[in-house]
Amino acid sequence: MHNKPPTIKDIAQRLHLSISTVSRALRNAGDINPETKKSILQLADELNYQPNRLALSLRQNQTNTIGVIVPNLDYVISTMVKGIDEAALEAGFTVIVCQSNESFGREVVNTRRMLKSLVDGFIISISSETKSNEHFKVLNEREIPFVVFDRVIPDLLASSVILDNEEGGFIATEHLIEQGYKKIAILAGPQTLGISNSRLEGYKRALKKHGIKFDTEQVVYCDFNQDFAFFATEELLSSKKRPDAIFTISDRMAIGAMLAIKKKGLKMPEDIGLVGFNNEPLLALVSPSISSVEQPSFEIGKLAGKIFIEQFLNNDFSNHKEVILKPKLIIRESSVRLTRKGN
Amino acid sequence: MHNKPPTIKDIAQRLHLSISTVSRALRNAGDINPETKKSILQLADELNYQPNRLALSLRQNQTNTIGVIVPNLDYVISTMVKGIDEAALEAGFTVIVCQSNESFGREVVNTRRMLKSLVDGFIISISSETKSNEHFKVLNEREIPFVVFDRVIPDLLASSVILDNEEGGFIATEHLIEQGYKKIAILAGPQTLGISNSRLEGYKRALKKHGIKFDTEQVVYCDFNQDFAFFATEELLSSKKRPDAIFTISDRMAIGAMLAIKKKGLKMPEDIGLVGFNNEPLLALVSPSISSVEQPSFEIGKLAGKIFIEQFLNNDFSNHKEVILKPKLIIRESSVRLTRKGN
DNA sequence: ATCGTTTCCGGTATCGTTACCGGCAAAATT
DNA sequence: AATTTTGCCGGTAACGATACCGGAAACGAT
Repeated sequence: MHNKPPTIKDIAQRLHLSISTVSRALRNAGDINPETKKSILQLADELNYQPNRLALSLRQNQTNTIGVIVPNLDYVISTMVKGIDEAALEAGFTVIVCQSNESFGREVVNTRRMLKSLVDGFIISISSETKSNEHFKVLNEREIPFVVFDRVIPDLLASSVILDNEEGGFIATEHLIEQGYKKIAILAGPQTLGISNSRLEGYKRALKKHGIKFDTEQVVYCDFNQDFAFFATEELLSSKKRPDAIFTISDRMAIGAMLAIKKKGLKMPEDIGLVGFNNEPLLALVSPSISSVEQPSFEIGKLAGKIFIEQFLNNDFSNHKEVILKPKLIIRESSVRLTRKGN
Repeated sequence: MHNKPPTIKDIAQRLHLSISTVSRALRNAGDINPETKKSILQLADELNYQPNRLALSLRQNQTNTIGVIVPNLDYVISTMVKGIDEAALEAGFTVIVCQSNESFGREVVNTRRMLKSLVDGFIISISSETKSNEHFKVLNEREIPFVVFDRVIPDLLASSVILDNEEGGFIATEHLIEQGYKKIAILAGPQTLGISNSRLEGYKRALKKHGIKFDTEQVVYCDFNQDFAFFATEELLSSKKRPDAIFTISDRMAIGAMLAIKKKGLKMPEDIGLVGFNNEPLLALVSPSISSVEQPSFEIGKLAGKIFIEQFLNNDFSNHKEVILKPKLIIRESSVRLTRKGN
């Protein structure tokens, strides 16, 4: 029993051939006698030869590994990562995932760390803290390919795959309007984050389309966080202009809102309507079940992976694609008013 | 602007020194003039020199990377992975995570794939399909270190970090007994899986301690799956020996059971008690909130990581540790009977 | 003056692989 | 018959780093 995995050297020695010849045979490169080749392939198979990826990477300056940097691994993002995984697997790439924990510092550190000859490039969803794109400029300078997805940042020289967040905000809000809700509040997430603002824009557009005046008092900016949403909702519900529906731009926030609504003794959907965003499975289990905007997470991830690989293999760093996918509204109990009285 | 990251060669050339000298200086290896060393370190800093991990790995036959293979990335396991991550980060290791999707085939494929000189060893939680340990025997033969955690398999030459599942089954069941429930059923998970059987053993021990006769009709083996649990519960509830409490060995199953109970029009905890396993955050949000057995997931992961790294660095393949951590019962509404009538 | 001992440094092999070049026959062309 | 083309193969230098060996110079001790 030999302990070490076999190398082309071992094969070469046993067949009294040169290393070069063996290498050519295994790579299907030309200039080789069919019989020689056959014997080499046979022995390689017999020894269960596997090329050493490290040596390959060192030699070719290519690791066949993608660094994925995400702010966290919640339901949506981990589904997206599964999509990336699948695209990578199909193309023979390996994926390394790093969480920035929504921290700009860790995002920078992780990027640097992986850059130390570990990955060929990156697929990134930025943290909520990230405002500057300096650490990504370095990637452009060194011509390291990367694709951004889900959360993006303006003025970046890279391809991107995102959801049509504006549309998501729009369909959620319009649905509430169509159900007869009049005063619709929005828990709008951190103001620094692009996806927050887009969803807010969609909300505004829906109001405008249906002739409802936009009221800044119905907008609450708060962290993507159940507790924050809870307190924000409590405040909303005890204000003078108490809303009769709430659209939260994440499901976590919807849960927080639900708890505040229940604590206040209000009924959904009769007294107040609620729509979340992301369609986490949890929403179907609580009572009443909560409506939500679903995004094609897996597809977003898979597309990001495919685009990365395609551009990497073609050495194409200048042609940046921008893919925008459509969301879909999943309607549940929390937003469907039974037509009992009025309207 | 140079495009390529600097190497020791670059430093050597610019200082008119040999590669060896530069290498020694950077590694703090002896035999070097303090002034020479200083100038080397200074230039290295200036150029932002980072050693090439690939070259290092190839030379030293060590990648400083741990392959983590898990059946899925549910709440518990992803928390464990975070623990592994932390231990790895502290020791300067990188982690690559692969999901086997509960499939034996993918488990084997992933192991092989990563083995191609990508990782120094493995930290593994086996899939529910896995019965044979042949693919792990290969690791032993080639002296590749690995640690198993969470779900283990007998007769494996490796350290392990697991929960005291028997104890978990015991405290959940005893709690139900103490709350006055008499006929306690158990949804016991796949019969092939060790953790299922341990939790079942704990259930039996609790019954025995309190003088309740074990009844095989109150045991249902089913997949870790919400739908299976739903149907299994429906069947239990319409049987002659209808139980007045159910212990499910996972939270997903508890959710399935809850839905079946609600559909049947039964009340928790009055008509029927329910205790799950894992304490996913979800359980606090449903109504009634569901009691569950909590495991120290993060610690389990971190310990597994630490043990791996320790044994790897000490080249210690024969001393296998077995760590067993204790669970903790989290009591919520679903299992606390208000003392209204009787008992 | 001779012989060790340090101190400091360079040369070379090595890890496993591929890229490039060149060589030697046999076959094909003139 | 001489020359060019081919088919097939080997040698060598990289990729970036470390380990080992050995050498030159300076110094001290006998």
